[in-house]
Amino acid sequence: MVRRTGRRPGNPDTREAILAAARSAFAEKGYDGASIRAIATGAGVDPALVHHYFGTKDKLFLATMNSPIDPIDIITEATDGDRDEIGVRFVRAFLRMWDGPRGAAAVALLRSVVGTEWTTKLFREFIITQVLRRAVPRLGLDPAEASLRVTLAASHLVGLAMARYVIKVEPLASVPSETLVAAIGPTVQRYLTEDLPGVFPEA
Amino acid sequence: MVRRTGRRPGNPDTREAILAAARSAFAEKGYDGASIRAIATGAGVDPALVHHYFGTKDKLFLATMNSPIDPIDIITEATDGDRDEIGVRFVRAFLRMWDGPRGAAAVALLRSVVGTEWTTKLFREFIITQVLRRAVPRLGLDPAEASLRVTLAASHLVGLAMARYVIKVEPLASVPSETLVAAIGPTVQRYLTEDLPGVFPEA
DNA sequence: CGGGAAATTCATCTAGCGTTGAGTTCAACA
DNA sequence: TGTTGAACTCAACGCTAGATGAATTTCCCG
Repeated sequence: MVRRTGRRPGNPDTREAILAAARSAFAEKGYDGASIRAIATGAGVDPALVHHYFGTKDKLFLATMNSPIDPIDIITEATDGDRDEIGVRFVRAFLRMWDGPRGAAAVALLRSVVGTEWTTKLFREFIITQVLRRAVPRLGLDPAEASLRVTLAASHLVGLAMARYVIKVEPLASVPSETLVAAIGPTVQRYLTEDLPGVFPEA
Repeated sequence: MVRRTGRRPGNPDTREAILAAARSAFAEKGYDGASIRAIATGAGVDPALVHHYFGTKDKLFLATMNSPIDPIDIITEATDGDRDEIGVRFVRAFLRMWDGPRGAAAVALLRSVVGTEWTTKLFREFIITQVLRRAVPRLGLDPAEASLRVTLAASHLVGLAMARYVIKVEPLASVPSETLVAAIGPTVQRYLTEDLPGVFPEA
């Protein structure tokens, strides 16, 4: 007679399995749609164990989102180099993140962010503190213009991520990333550094 | 003793009240977050009445999304006129829709679309059949390029809507719409009609 | 006036959720 | 070897959700 209860022998990486299952569940279903029970099943584990490791569903979600999203990489990569190609480098680094292993977590983030109020607020503050306050000083822009310039560029990138990775509308979803770099790079460049007649009072 | 049950005298516009309550509930909370019970309370009505009128929550959501979203208006408005200002007119019409009375429904759409799989799929097909297949012929573009051009522009507009109306990140959320027209209009124009070196093989 | 149909509510069913606490097994250390 | 604590499961609680069917009231048409 096999006893199923109690400590499992061997593998101590159950925690990682739960995290992985949570990531893909959140990415597919969003925060509300992903249930702890389903995540536990996906990890081959009892639902209570999820709470044992992570406490609440909120904390599990935050743990899922924690490591993979650090836009500082993108920002530094894009701002290192000559100023005339910031746009292209920004788009390239952005796309590489979404196509990389952390992309699923980013999809989960975007999916969940929109669903409920507290995640939206969380994301807004994340954008402000992690993106705006970090990107603005590195760009050497007029402080009066910087925020609008950066949010213009960011809105474009968010829309790109939505269309390509969440909604998956063709042909945008399948086009090579370098094509998108060529198309969108100049736009981002314009938003960040070039003159925007009609937007800011002419200097 | 007042009997509360039975048919209400007078006003037969309860159905519209439910629809209105559903629209704002979906806009605020998203599909999952909005409960039929809350919608019913918001309309001053019993939850069962919602089912009496709309059957299931899915159908209520579809009914909510049905009438108010007809991008054909935006498309015709933008494509009527000289070809060099399509971009500006597109952005202007787009923003006017979001700021108008049907904007709440649009926010609801965007909020809910991303949350669950079936709404995402629904939205993708909506984009293809209602936007792409209608906008492409009116633009007089090379058919080989048209889809990518339109989805590029659409992704930008979706991102704008997300940033301004859903996430509400400043200063983008409060800036006058004409400022955004001036900033984004030229980009949309470029995506739709101008040369995109590196994107399409040079003609 | 009378009767059917629509509008509306009530009470209730079932299912799923997040969460909890008690209990069981294993591994490591003294 | 004995004890401690971490890993893990079981069973259950309390809650909320969407949905249903019967009952009640009103309107409208003949």
